[in-house]
Amino acid sequence: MINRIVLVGRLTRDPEMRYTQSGIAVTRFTLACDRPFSGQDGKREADFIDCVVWRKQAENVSKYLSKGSMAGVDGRLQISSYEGQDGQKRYRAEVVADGVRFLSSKGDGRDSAPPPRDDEAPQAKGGFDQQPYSGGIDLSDDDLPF
Amino acid sequence: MINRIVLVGRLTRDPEMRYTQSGIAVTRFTLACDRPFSGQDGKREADFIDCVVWRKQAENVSKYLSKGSMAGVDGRLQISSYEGQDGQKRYRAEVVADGVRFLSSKGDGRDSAPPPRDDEAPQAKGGFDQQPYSGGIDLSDDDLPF
Amino acid sequence: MINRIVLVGRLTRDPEMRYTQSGIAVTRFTLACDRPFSGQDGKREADFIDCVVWRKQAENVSKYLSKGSMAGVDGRLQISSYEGQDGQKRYRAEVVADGVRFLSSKGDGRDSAPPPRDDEAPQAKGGFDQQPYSGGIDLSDDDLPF
Amino acid sequence: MINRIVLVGRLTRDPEMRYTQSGIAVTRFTLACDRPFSGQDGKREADFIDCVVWRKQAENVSKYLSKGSMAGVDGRLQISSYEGQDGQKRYRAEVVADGVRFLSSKGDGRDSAPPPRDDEAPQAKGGFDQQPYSGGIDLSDDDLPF
DNA sequence: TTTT
DNA sequence: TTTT
Repeated sequence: MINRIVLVGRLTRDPEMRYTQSGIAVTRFTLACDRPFSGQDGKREADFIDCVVWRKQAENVSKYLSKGSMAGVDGRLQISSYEGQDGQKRYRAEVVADGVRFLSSKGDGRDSAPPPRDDEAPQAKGGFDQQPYSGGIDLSDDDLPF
Repeated sequence: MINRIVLVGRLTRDPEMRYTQSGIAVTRFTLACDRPFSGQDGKREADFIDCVVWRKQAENVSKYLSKGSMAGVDGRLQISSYEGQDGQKRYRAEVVADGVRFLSSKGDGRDSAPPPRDDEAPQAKGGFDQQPYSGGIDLSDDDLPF
Repeated sequence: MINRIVLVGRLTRDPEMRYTQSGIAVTRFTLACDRPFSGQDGKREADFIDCVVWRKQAENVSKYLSKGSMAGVDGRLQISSYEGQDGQKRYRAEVVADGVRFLSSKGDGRDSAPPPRDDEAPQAKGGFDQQPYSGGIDLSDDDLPF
Repeated sequence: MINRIVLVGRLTRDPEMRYTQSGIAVTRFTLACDRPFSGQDGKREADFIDCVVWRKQAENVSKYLSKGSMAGVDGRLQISSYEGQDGQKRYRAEVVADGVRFLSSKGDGRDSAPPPRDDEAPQAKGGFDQQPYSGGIDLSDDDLPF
């Protein structure tokens, strides 16, 4: 009934975009969110959290984020079930993003990509802020409700 | 750039709905969220947090919630400035709700109001779940983006 | 780096408590969180989200919550890997609760359990508020850091 | 009863640290969080949200963040009342941080400060993750419960 | 394996 | 009183 999650982490690899049969863009990526206190004794533990975005945001994520990019995600946790290759029912956890925020670049420099043009940016209820000049860029969906 | 708040508390008084000149419903209410550890020594401290909802949700909140109702709110914190009666600039904090969830009733019984009819419920991106049979009811906006 | 999740839902079954070898209480339970818009056309979909709490809270959850209870959880999403029975590496998603809040009862009446005695309740950093008189009860950890 | 807020924004000025009479460090700062869709038509609106951190984190914020730094805050919204200079009761909204995360620097370069040494970093329940190699640094409280 |  |  309430299901809200906010993550900030780095992409473990380049995002993967595809289109549904009806032509809707979907992008998946994984965020590495280091756990508390990892690192203090040499070990670096992280949670690798699968995320999915739809539509305009999917395209923006695909265009502007890549392996190592830091991103903020605001969404809900979805648990899907599927049939394993051995016929067993299994579960998959995935964060369905309402908003994705481009927060920074890989260690070696700021992401070179320019911010997306958002002139027409509509009301992405529940999505993130858009702020072309904020050093980060917004990747909110900007044409379709979801 | 990320601004997300989730509250669960009780309405301190009946919600107040009005319409903007352009006919959009706006409802304001205050949630009492008890602070940590209040109560342990007799004192009960709470934060009284002003909330605002728009459109369809505004109407539902007004219809189904009242003083003492328990509600969940998912939204963003907005700080507005205004001119005080003494000419001073002052600030007002308000949670702009993307979703409001009807969680329970006043102590004396469950809220008697029936759940809203949500047949037509659209995609309330970022809003809360709708589930007429869940014991709680959803008050998501269901006709206008915001 | 930021990993915060807030859930409100109902327990799908009674919570299960056990003790670690070092004597620490751990309780696991699953929360059913209905998805958006389920129900409008007859289908009622939910996410079944596994949660875990430690120590004092584990004991309180075990004592005061049961199948059907409504609860609020504030925590972080943890992805653990384990070896499947077929030697395959698999992942398990679990919300590690910082705070658990007892929000309501099953439909037939309010949970009959009395609120936990919290006289000694300490500072549960990051946990939820405690407010014995608020209609809900708090199940915050109250003796050990975690 | 549940009161959780997550923010990412930039410091509007250098943080201000002081000590209470009992010697506890407190640091206050304001985060500028741009509102949704500001910028699309030239206007850039933001919410200026006051935050407060205590103890070890207060010291770290004071040491490693400055005007323009990007930071993530995880905490609760607190509304305090005070007597205005005109005898009127007024309210002040403030986010009490459980965790503060150093996310980036001002535009001209990455914040030059080295990450805090966190060898001894304890379990900051409800605080943020620590990850020395993630490009950001953690400013979690690391010696006192709060 | 799922709650109302 | 506000940041990029």
